[in-house]
Amino acid sequence: MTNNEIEKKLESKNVKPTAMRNLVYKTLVDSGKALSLADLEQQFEKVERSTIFRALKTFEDNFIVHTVDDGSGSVKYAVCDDDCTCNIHDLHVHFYCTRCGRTRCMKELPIPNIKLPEGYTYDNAQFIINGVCPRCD
Amino acid sequence: MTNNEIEKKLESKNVKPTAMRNLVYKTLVDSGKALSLADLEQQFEKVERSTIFRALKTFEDNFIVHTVDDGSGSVKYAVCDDDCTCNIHDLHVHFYCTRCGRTRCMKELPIPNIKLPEGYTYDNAQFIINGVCPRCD
DNA sequence: TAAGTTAGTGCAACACTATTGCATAGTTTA
DNA sequence: TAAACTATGCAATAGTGTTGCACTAACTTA
Ligand SMILES: [Mn+2]
Ligand SMILES: [Mn+2]
Ligand SMILES: [Zn+2]
Ligand SMILES: [Zn+2]
Repeated sequence: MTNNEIEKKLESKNVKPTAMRNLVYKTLVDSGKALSLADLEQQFEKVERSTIFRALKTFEDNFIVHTVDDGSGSVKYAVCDDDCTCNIHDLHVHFYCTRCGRTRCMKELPIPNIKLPEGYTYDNAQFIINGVCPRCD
Repeated sequence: MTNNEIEKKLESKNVKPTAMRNLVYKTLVDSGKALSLADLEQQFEKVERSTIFRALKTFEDNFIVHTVDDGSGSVKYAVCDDDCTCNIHDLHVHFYCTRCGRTRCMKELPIPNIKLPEGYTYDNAQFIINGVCPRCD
């Protein structure tokens, strides 16, 4: 993804593209998987944790990334689809490989609709499957 | 649940019932919901965090409790059914109320079976639904 | 353009969760 | 009883997430 494309993308979501934000976004896209704050921090040594953190929060608030809590102990971030508004219709299964620790969006697997008992309302959901990925099998 | 019943229960799972363990187990059962380490710690002031922690780990290892990572920031623990071996067949949906913070086992809602793409194996899963519970509605 | 205002970044500190080493107390076994 | 094991308490530690504050870059507007 070119820097230009990234800037367009962020602008289209009303986020001002800064050097840091572009870098964080590009890293997420290029990795093709969900990354934690610590993962990102490592990838570029010289950048402040809090800056990355705030970039991610901004992205999250503007439907640029969504979070995945895969039970590994740290929240991970993955890029949203273009048209994502992070509501029920955009929810999908996430796969956490217990061998390599990779977490992947299974966008082809929407979260199945569950009929809750009377009185419960449904805002959001996380469906994490733990297992071994093809790479590690 | 009487102390005697608790002791029988723990023994049936090959865990020696000690005063602390009985207390932790009883508290979990009586609460009727999933509790975090911090929740438990508060409920009985004078007990060491690490002792509770180790009791919970022992319970988990012996299929007496299972964990729920509801995204609240702390792992919660809930009592297993008698015949639970914490495998795929025992998995159920958990409901996290974003108002009161209560996490409940929805044992009546088994985790739906998902057909993963070729090459993925399935060991375990967590399906958390966030919303508002009847109490808070 | 210069001054004023806003937004982003870096640094440091902090809260909280989870976890462990080690000493001690308690229990079981030979 | 003495030896061996198990559980507990205490203290320390690592890791994650989060925030206050000062500084700088960017933008606005007179
Ligand atoms: Mn995803
Ligand atoms: Mn449960
Ligand atoms: Zn893998
Ligand atoms: Zn509630």
